[in-house]
Amino acid sequence: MSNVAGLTGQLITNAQGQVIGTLPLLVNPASLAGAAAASALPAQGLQLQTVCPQLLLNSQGQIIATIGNSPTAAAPSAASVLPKATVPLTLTKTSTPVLKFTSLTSTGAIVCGDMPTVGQLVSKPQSAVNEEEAINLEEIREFAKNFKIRRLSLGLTQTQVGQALTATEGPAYSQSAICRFEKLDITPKSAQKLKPVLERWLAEAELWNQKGQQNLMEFVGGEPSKKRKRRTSFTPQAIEVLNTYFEKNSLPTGQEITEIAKELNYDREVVRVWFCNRRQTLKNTSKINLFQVR
DNA sequence: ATGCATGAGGT
DNA sequence: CCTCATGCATT
Repeated sequence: MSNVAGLTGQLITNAQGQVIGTLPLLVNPASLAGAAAASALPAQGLQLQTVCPQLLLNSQGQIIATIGNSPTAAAPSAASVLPKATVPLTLTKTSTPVLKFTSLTSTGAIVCGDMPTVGQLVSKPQSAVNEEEAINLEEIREFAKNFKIRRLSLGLTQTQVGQALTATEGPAYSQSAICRFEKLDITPKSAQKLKPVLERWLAEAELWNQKGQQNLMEFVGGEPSKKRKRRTSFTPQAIEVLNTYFEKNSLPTGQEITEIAKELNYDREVVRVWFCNRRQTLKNTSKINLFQVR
């Protein structure tokens, strides 16, 4: 397992430890933002934009176009890319301390009333977790970690990966999905489904990066798409009330939802969805992630 | 990074 | 109506 590849490139992180950029493996003189990245970086608020040799990005980090092997191929040095000298990098497999979480939620003490409580939502419905699952989870956790590192080493943002994934064949995923996968803010099931996709894509991306560059990352402006309802923004007061209700009962009846909506003066449907999302969020952030230090 | 929305599949 | 997987839009 852990077939990590040594990777170079330095990660730039902010105070929260979040990666906000990377230093290119090789400075690309041709890139516009490249110059900025080369300079010192004392400030913590600076927002660098690492540019992938093959891609032209706009200020939002979105792919505007790809520098293909077109005739007027500029930037002769762009092809340099990483001198496969990746060897020197420590690939300490720092195998994680194997966190066992066997009966993490063996709370069999829940007295079943009729309304599921928050505690019940979080706990396992039945049988304990078996070894197999635990192993799988660890594997995914490792991959997620690696994926992020390798993605950054390629100088790609979550958005770019999402666009590429959408542009190329195979399952398409958005920036949100990439983000959630990296954070494992999803169910184990989703993670297992995503892993192969990302694994495959990443391998290809690294290959393209290594060799010249194929403009397989084609993507023509997305279509208009339907009009989506504007996102409701609850007031802090409303959120407070909703949370209070949720703590009491996370699964209110239609009648109750109607009343709550009336009280807060919000669309009934909006309130219903709020509860749905609240329940879902609670679940997603309590499985794989539960034993993760965040 | 995350909040709300959507839609598919189930009861 | 619910859960789930996802994504658009916003913070």
